[in-house]
Amino acid sequence: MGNETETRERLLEVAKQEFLELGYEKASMRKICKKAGVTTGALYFFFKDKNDLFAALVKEVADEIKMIIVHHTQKEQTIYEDAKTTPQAIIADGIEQGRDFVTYMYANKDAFMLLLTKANGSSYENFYDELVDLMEKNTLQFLDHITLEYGKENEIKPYTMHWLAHLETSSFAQLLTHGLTLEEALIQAEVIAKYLTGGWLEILKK
Amino acid sequence: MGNETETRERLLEVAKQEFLELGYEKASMRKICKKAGVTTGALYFFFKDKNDLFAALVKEVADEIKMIIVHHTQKEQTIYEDAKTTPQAIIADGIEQGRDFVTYMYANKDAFMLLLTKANGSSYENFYDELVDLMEKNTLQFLDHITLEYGKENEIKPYTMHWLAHLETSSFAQLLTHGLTLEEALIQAEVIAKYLTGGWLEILKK
Amino acid sequence: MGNETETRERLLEVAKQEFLELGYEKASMRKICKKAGVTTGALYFFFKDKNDLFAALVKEVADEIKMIIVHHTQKEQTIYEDAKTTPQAIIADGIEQGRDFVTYMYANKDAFMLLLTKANGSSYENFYDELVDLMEKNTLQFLDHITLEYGKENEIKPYTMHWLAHLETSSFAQLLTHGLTLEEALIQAEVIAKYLTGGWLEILKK
Amino acid sequence: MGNETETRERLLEVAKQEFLELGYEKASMRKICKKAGVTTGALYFFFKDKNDLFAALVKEVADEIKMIIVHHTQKEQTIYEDAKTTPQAIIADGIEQGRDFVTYMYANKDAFMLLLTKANGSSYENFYDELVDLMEKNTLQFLDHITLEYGKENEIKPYTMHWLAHLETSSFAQLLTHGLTLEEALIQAEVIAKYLTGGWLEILKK
DNA sequence: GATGAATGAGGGTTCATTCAT
DNA sequence: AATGAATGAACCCTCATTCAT
Repeated sequence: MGNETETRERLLEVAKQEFLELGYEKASMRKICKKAGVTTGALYFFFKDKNDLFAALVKEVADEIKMIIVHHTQKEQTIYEDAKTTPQAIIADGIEQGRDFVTYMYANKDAFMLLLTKANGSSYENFYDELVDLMEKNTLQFLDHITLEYGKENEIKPYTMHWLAHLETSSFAQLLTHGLTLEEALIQAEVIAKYLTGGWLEILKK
Repeated sequence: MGNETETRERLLEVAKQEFLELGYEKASMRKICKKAGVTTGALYFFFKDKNDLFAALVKEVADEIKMIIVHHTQKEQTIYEDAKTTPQAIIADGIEQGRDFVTYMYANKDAFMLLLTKANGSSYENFYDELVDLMEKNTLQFLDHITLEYGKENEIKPYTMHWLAHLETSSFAQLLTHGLTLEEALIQAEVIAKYLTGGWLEILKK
Repeated sequence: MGNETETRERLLEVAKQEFLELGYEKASMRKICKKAGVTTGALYFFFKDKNDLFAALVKEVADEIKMIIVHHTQKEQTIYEDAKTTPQAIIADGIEQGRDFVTYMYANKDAFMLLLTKANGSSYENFYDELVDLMEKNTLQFLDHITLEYGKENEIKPYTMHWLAHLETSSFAQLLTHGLTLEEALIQAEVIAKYLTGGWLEILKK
Repeated sequence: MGNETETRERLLEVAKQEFLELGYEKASMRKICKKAGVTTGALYFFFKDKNDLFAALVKEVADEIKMIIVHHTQKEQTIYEDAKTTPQAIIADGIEQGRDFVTYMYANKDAFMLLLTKANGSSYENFYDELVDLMEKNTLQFLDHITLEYGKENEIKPYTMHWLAHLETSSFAQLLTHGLTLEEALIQAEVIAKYLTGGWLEILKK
């Protein structure tokens, strides 16, 4: 009947709708089966449990975005190490990172919606926090660099760093969860960059 | 047996622990009864349903913090209207509001934890969003004032306002949810105020 | 506060509404108490249990209507025994009985509604059947008389008698349960009498 | 284990006994499971809820009897329209209908018992009334015919028609609920026909 | 690849009633 | 005459998952 892996795809599609609509916990495996026109046995042939089903919708994207952030952190590291780097270059790079992040997010809209707002109860319920942690390393690097340049009169506490990472992460995440289009989001990303830069300058002032 | 209304208190205490540990949805009425050494009937004598039990832990605080914000917004309105008001006065007031908010939050730590992170599924699941909305009105008022003074070359979009309200609200909320002590939080609140002010200045620049 | 027996009256009134609306089984003692502004303890001071509460609304009427029927049966007995009784007299008496029944029913509308349609689960759930049984005795007497006069060529089976008692009883009961006014009901009672008489004549025919 | 769909049958059988004994509302799903030697989950695999279980015992019969009545009404319509139809033919047809009804009822005894006396609380609680309504249409048709033939000196009120439909329906229904055998019931059906015809003649008299 | 019957613990909630005060 | 806290069994139903076929 040409079913082959078609069943799997159908299950994934239906599951995505259910998870998006109800969230991980309230979504029902039985209802997913029913809507996909498939028996529970079939579902459990393809996916070992509820979490595995959710992961199948989300894993690839979750892994890749983390890699993207890590890569960016590494790349920034080299920029900082370059003696000839100007402040403008750093800012420009930050803006570019924002654009990349937003673009990737929007290219994988559904997966990000699941990860950011519908994963409660699943093994991805801490995805957002993990993102923040990665962002934090990014920011810490920046701070170290700044401190070298400007001296350490202004002590920035660890918590502050964590909070700023939150600020940045959630600012980007909200673009998607609040329903902006990609075009709107890219424009807004610039505003975010501007605002956060202004904030930094203020707290770094002596 | 010295029970009197002691049972109700015991139920509330146990329920608070359960909700804090598991969240509204995963908390079990039966488990709460068992831990409180009480039959289900007793619980349902005091509280009409699960949501009512949750509300009993949270309603007062939820109502009051909203009033506090509203009152502050009104007070700020009068400050803006005063011709002799200086920018310093406005900033000082913002800082004071932050202190008030944080202090009240910490004085009602458990209730705020429930409201901010454990209310999903209950009638308070939108509490955080409501807070943001109130904050937004606050910020909008500020923007109107600024626009009058500095002209309107820089158009701030509605979404930006909403985002900033989020930024501020979550910044305060996280102080609690991340486990800072009151002393740490109050210090951090100043950092937040500084940072957010810097951000504002940046995006208001021509 | 002048409460005295006022509480009892209030409970009875509220209970009547509840039973009428929901029926005996679905009515809730707690809700009755709440609506009456009284605690359960108070209710159980006046009425020993749910059935007792229902009975208090209904007993008097239930007893009296039975007596009325019995009395009528006895009175009819004497009519039959009277050698000078004409068939017209018998029919006239039957019509009068109908009128009495209907009038009494309407004078105690609520109680009859409870007894006829809302008593399921209570000790009065067989009230209607008891009424039928009493009616049946009435009808049997009539049959005996008829048989003496006209001979016994037409055998009327016991079940037929029971059925006819049902017919008559339900015909009257429905006047009330279908919402006719007293005036309409009295008119309709004549139609019933006519119809039932016609039926009798038909099955008594040789 | 030879279970196959045997479980479903066993559940239906047990449920039928429970419903017959206790009625829809007082019957307990748990008890039905226990008696059938099955877990609640199994029951809910076959039937979506209590009402669905009841319906499975009753739906087919409920639908068919209504169709039978409707069909008969249509057939009677053609009889009336036939110029050569004699009053005897009409009466004969009425009697035949009675026989058909009773025969079908007894062929589905349990289902009818459930529908007529045990359905309270289920979606079939108005089944009897629906039957009466169908019967009423039947009777109205008859009245229209009669009126054409005999003139309209005797006004029969709408309520009277409704009442007569009740009379007829309950007369048939009681044959079953009062425990008559099929043979007894068929004989009694003739008595009913006779009686009701006599009643009609009486109220149609000028 | 897929079926579908079955598990069994658990969910929140309602109930009539009791009894010490 | 009345309070109101407390009982505890029972209610219908949902869940993710398993496994013989």
